[in-house]
Amino acid sequence: MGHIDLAAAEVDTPKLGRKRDHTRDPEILTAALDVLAETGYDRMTIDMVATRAKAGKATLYRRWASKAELVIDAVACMKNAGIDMANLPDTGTLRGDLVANIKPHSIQDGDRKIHVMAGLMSMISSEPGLADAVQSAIVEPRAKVNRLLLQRAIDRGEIPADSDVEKLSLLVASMAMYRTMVQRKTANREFLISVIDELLLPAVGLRP
Amino acid sequence: MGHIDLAAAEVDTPKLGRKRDHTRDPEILTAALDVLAETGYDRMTIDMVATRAKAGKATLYRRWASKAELVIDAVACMKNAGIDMANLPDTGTLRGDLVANIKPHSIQDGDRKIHVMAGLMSMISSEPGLADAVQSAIVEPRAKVNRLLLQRAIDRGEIPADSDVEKLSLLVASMAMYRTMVQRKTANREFLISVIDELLLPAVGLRP
DNA sequence: CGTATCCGAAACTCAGCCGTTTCGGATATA
DNA sequence: TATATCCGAAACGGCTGAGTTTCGGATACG
Repeated sequence: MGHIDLAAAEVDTPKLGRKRDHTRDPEILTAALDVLAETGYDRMTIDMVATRAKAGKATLYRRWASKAELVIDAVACMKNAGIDMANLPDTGTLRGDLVANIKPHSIQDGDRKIHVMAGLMSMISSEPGLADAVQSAIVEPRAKVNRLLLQRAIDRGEIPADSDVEKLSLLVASMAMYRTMVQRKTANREFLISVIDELLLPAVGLRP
Repeated sequence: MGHIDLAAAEVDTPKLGRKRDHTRDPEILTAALDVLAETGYDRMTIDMVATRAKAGKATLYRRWASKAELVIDAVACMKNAGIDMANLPDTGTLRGDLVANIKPHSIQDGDRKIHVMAGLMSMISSEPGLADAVQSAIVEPRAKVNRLLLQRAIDRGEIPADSDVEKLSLLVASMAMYRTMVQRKTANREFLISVIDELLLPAVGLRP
């Protein structure tokens, strides 16, 4: 038994020769997300991802045990991609903060995340780890920003203290998702601002 | 050419023997929607539908040319299932109308439609006829009700005439879809009412 | 510079599902 | 009742895609 374990350990950590090149893992994961967003989980093939990443299919299977694990890993690596929690806008008003947070990069990142989610929709209930990955990498980061901006507005007395922060923080995301998935239109800057001005701000008692 | 067309016509309308039994078509379409909502389009198989409908797979292919056509037909037949446009509530207030419209049957129907849409998400962009079927059978009927109730409120001077009826009519549907698909919670009566009271009514200047 | 390991390409196995066909039994029509 | 057609069950063919293996060439480590 000891012999077998030792041999396996040696296979896992080879001492000689070329080491595995992990520098291109991000490219592979990005390619996986692209294909996922474009074609959906079930119609996405490993060959598509390999081809787009200019890699061999065997290379992918040397790194990930299955298609599902590759996708879960790809989703997880979106976690801190499009949002820099460090320097959020602080304009002094809720509207100012929300609008300042709508940058081209932010719009593009949100659109990508929605399309990835759409591609995972059918799969998300059958694959257990996937729901968690989506929640912590796609949903939560976005909600966290809005919660923070709303809480600031409460702290400075701009909006009522009993505002339903949780529901309000999901309002823009919900409308953007519906517009993208159902209406098949882009959730562009002017749409997002209109949601803020016509729905979110009135809901907390601020008439723009 | 005429001979061929005539022969084909005769095949389509046989004169003798047993006639095709179409009484069980609704059961088959309902079974298709059930499987669709539970497993999604790509993982749904014709055998699943046939088994659930207690029919043979061949029977399904005698009626629909392909899996895609079966699904499109099933979606299309949801059109006037859960909504009776004839006798909508008319309580005299916007809130009264909206709340009165939330009946157990209506909640269940909405939940089912959201799950069907989730099952079609990945497919909806590649299959051309599907987007139209979803739009006219699932999305539009719901939106139409809300548009009507909002328009009534405008006509009686309860809410501003320049209210964005279009955006407001999609608010509840958007929040319900997000809650069901992303948060994986049920859009039950109390959730729907809280969306109305905390978001929709304040947005039109009505504080409940 | 030698060599162990990695890489990409391609061929391969295997399972699952679409769509077709066959067949014995049931059933509505004449 | 006689028969043409339908029905459900089951087997079949063909294709697609997951996952594996092989192989020549490239490459980093000693």
